[in-house]
Amino acid sequence: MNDFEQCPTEGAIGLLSLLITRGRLAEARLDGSLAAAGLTFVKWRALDALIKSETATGLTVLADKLNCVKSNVTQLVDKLEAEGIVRRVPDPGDRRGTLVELTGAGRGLHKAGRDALENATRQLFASFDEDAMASLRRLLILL
Amino acid sequence: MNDFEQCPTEGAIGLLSLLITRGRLAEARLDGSLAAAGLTFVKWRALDALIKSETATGLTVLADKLNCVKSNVTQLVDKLEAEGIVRRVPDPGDRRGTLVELTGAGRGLHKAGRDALENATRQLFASFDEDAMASLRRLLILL
DNA sequence: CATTTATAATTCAATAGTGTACTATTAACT
DNA sequence: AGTTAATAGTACACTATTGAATTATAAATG
Repeated sequence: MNDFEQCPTEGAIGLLSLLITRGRLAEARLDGSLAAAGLTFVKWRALDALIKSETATGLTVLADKLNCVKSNVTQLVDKLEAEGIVRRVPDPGDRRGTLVELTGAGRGLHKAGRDALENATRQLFASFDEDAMASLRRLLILL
Repeated sequence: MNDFEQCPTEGAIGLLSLLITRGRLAEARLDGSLAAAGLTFVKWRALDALIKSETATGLTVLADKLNCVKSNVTQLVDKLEAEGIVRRVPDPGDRRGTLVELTGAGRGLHKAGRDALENATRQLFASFDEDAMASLRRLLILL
């Protein structure tokens, strides 16, 4: 009995159901792979966004990149800051603004997290070839 | 600037990121379409599982069908029962057990919900043809 | 310049979901 | 039968996320 049979399988609603449950499953797996490092996938995505951004990043921009609301980022950054992973610095050009930057520890954790994620990802996509992954990406973007 | 560009786009991790965010997005849309009926997609899936099951359903079985933990179902059924959508009845064959069954109101709500969902689903899959939907289903099942 | 409008971030209350511990009951095994 | 192990459901504390209200600052406009 695989998970597929536990979902409504008929029609488009069943397909969305499958998408949603598979997304949750994937997130749970990734969270599991990051737990040893004290991270979650959401936290890691925040670090990843920070490391990839050319310029220092304000909280609103970060919320956009993480597809969540500002108040969520406020609390996420609270935690990351308490853990010494990021640092808040005032935006020199806008006294309302706060910029977030990685600490050295944060940079190390991002790297460790990426390694863990690459492992977990290989397992999740064990039965995918390059074509299947490209197809999945193309289809998801259509949504 | 579409959502795709807000996700890490590289490699397998990016693809999982895309899957997770698209799943969340889809759920939010479906929840929105059901809000007028006082439902969420999770609630509707519970009703759907109940309506489709041949025999009366215990909470543990329901938890399996909804891919969540038992305590979650306890609380979900608490709410549904308070709203008059389902009813708890003792399992005649096992004094530990509780079975859940739909009320008449619940049956009506399931139908109303399905109509709302079919609408929302059509919009979400606006740019999908039959082939694309079949491909997506086939790929998600591999995960 | 004064006033209105928009924006950055935070606080707080509410909701959904998880995991652990617990109670009651059933099944399994001497 | 008596003890042990497994199972059904619940209670409760904790986390993640959201949305509304609030404060401070910036931008736009009469």
